[in-house]
Amino acid sequence: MLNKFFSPASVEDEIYKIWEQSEYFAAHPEYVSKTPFTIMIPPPNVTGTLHMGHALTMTLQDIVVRWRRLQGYDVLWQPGTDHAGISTQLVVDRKLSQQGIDRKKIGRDAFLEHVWQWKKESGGEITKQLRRLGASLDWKRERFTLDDGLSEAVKKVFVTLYREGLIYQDRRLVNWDPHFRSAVSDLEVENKEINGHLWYIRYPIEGSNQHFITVATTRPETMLGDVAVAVHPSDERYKQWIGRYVRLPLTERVIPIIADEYSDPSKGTGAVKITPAHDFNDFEVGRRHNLELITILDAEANIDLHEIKEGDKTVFLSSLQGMSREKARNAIIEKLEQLALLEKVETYRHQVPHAERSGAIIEPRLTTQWYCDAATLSKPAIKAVQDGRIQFVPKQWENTYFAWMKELKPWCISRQLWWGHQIPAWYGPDDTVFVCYDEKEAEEQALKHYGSTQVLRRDDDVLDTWFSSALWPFTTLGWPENTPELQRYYPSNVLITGFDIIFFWVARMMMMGMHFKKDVPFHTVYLHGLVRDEKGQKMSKTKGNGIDPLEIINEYGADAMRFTVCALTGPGRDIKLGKKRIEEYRSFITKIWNAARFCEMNTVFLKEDFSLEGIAFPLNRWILNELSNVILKIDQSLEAYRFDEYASLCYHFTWDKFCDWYLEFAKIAFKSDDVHLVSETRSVSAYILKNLLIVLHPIIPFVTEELWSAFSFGDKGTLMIAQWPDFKKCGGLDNQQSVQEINYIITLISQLRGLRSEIGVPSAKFIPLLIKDIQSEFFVIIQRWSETIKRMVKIASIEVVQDFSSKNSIQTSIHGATFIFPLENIVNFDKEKNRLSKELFKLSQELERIQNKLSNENFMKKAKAEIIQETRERVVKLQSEENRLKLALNRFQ
RNA sequence: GGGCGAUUAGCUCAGUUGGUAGAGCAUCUCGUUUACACCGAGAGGGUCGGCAGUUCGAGACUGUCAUCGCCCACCA
Repeated sequence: MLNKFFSPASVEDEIYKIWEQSEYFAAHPEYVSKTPFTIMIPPPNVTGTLHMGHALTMTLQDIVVRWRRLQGYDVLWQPGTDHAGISTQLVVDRKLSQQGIDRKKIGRDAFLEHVWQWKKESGGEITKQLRRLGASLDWKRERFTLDDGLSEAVKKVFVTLYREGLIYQDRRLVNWDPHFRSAVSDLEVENKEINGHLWYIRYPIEGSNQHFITVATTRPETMLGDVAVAVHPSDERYKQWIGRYVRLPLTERVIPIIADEYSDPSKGTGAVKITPAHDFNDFEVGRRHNLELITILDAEANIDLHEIKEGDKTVFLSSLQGMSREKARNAIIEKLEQLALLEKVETYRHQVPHAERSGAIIEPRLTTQWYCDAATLSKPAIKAVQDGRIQFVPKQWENTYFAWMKELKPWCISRQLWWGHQIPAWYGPDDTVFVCYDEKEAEEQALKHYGSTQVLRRDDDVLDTWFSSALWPFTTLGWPENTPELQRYYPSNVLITGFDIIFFWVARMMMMGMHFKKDVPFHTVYLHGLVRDEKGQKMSKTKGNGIDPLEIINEYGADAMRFTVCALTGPGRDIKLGKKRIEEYRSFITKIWNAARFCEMNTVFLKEDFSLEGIAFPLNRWILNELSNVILKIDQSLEAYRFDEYASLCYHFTWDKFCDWYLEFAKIAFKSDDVHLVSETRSVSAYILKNLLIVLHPIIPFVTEELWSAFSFGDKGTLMIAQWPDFKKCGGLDNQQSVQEINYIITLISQLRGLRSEIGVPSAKFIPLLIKDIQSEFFVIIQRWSETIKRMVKIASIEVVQDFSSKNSIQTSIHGATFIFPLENIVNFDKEKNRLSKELFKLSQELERIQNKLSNENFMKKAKAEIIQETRERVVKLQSEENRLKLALNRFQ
């Protein structure tokens, strides 16, 4: 006997264990007759813990995966985690410093040992949590981006691209994170608008005592690295000074006034200081004018004067050595004020680049880094989308993708970190670089190059985490080996992920896939939105408005959470999630549970020889038809990645059709003396329940599995190996007559219920009347279960109002059966009169509108014939309705 | 500055070739002697953001404006 309530906490873990141990999630490349279906998981950070974003993306993937598996595909959904360079290094670094261990002191190798140790102890957290969610991943194939195989592949890709000229070193400005002392890519920079100041500083003109050029800047400390002042060539204010020099305040340096179109006369003072080593635009100006590059900040963004010539230094300048950016700024402003070189200060709101991970203000920094020629790699990836070989869902993301891809700048792939794939490059004594698979090969090349054995130094840097992620779709399948898995499961069918990593990950997988596999990594990219709180705000730790999925799973069960996020996942839309929504959908889980309990109580079971042939009773034929319908629609929705539709179809079929109508009728049927009716209804109930559990399984796997085993539907096997129903074979669809009959009854009873409610009289009063007046013709439609109809009408309790011509009663005819209700028993006169007048008014308006339409020549000429026909029929219907209302109203006058 | 999206019932949102405005929740009314109060039946509530256009007919198509959100780029 099933318990009164489903308690997820007590069964979910157990069920998952059975699934996993029985290897139902495993892919089988050896099953050659099965069609493969592949989804690549976005590997979560190994440091990560499950958040709502994971819960969403993994639920959607699991739905697709389970659905396809039930359909008989050989499904590969391979789990894995990402080494997440910066995040992991940060986590372990923090942990070590708590123990008083300094990363720099213990050195690279010892530190990496600590990280691996940490990974061994804590790295499995996220994968445990994915199990809680019910994700049906093929755990035996779990991968990690730093696995040996994957690391070899990364090396191969790096060396190959280097030799093709698509990876190279360059010395230029990069976005520098002073906190991690590492370069970061453009994508890892986040511009934040902050309140700052605009300082107007006077630069005295060389050889003149009274003239200045005033420059405006938000970053006065960078003036130490100024090498010019630029004005627009046609700016009348400054034309006379072009070619002259200014004395850079606080230093002894003299710098030229140059003409460059970069200067915008409308901004600031129209004269702009040029600091090529600390500003991207200035760098370009500097390059055009062959200007010196003077770096004045060190890796931690403290003042570092060693690039300033001794002769240029002042006492004040020397005092700044080692100061932080912020302190130096204040000191400089103070000094300028003393020297009366500060003309004015304005408050100024402007965008300041911040490092996404550390939050530190980005400092453009001149360094040598490794770059990947993303622009070249992007071309085949762009074409793949243009040709439709890769499709974005929703389609609008293609625009975003194109816009970004067509303006790709070189991708900075080196990071000054320790945790990650170390770059396979070695340097000779004169810094000649040898990019090779291993040290041995590098030594051989060096020997060739130098003619003698040299001591080589390996590049310290590691690769951007996203570099290895970009290779995920083929490296996890064994590339560069041509494994059976690679042949069978590449390209994958669909990628499901959040739009926030479309550039970081999706686009780069496409570039690398096209380059190394000469084929798309996936055919479809489904991008879902962000999970927000119920007010629509981004969930964040600092705001404390986050919802912890594990808490939700513990409290409501994984199924309730899965169903909720699925139901709320509209196309191209963020999700607003609150506990209330989850409670709403939890009641759906309870509803199914109770429906199953009802079936159990009525000893519903599927006979071994059960066949859909010869199902006789309209009720059963009707529900079979509805089942076929809903399965067809579910398939269509899932094919189109309309997760909200899928959830909604499940919800309404289960609740409205199966519970509210079918099972209510079945109650009557079960009590019938007609043994055929009883036994057929038992079988069909079981059949519907069984198939319902299958179609619900992808979205709510735990509760369906629990019920499946309670009913022994799988003959002791689990739901995991069930067969997804084919809508064509579920009965129904050709049973149009039965369907019409039942739909008629449903409509009728709905009306009856409506009237009963309207006039506010308890149903008990009417039952005797109804039973007395029911006549045989009503049963003609449903005579096969005429014995039960009385009870069925008992549910309905009351009759539809159709004839108001008698003064003292309401008469209703249904196929000749007349029902008479004494008026004073059932009608509140005032209320009824109001209702009728209101209804009549609405109806007349509607009628007038439609009649006008029919008298419109253009409409009659141009509208489709069927539309005109429909309109005519509607007029007739409305007219008769109007008459009825008029008559009814009459009696209240 | 460039791009994308949104605007439909009190709230959250569906509405796929243009043809009678929908769901869930909330509110109110009525209803429980055998699945389920995490229940059942109903009711009220919308000039589909504004304006203009195309059309016999627009929530849907076009233009424009407004408000909100996101992304990209830049700013001395």
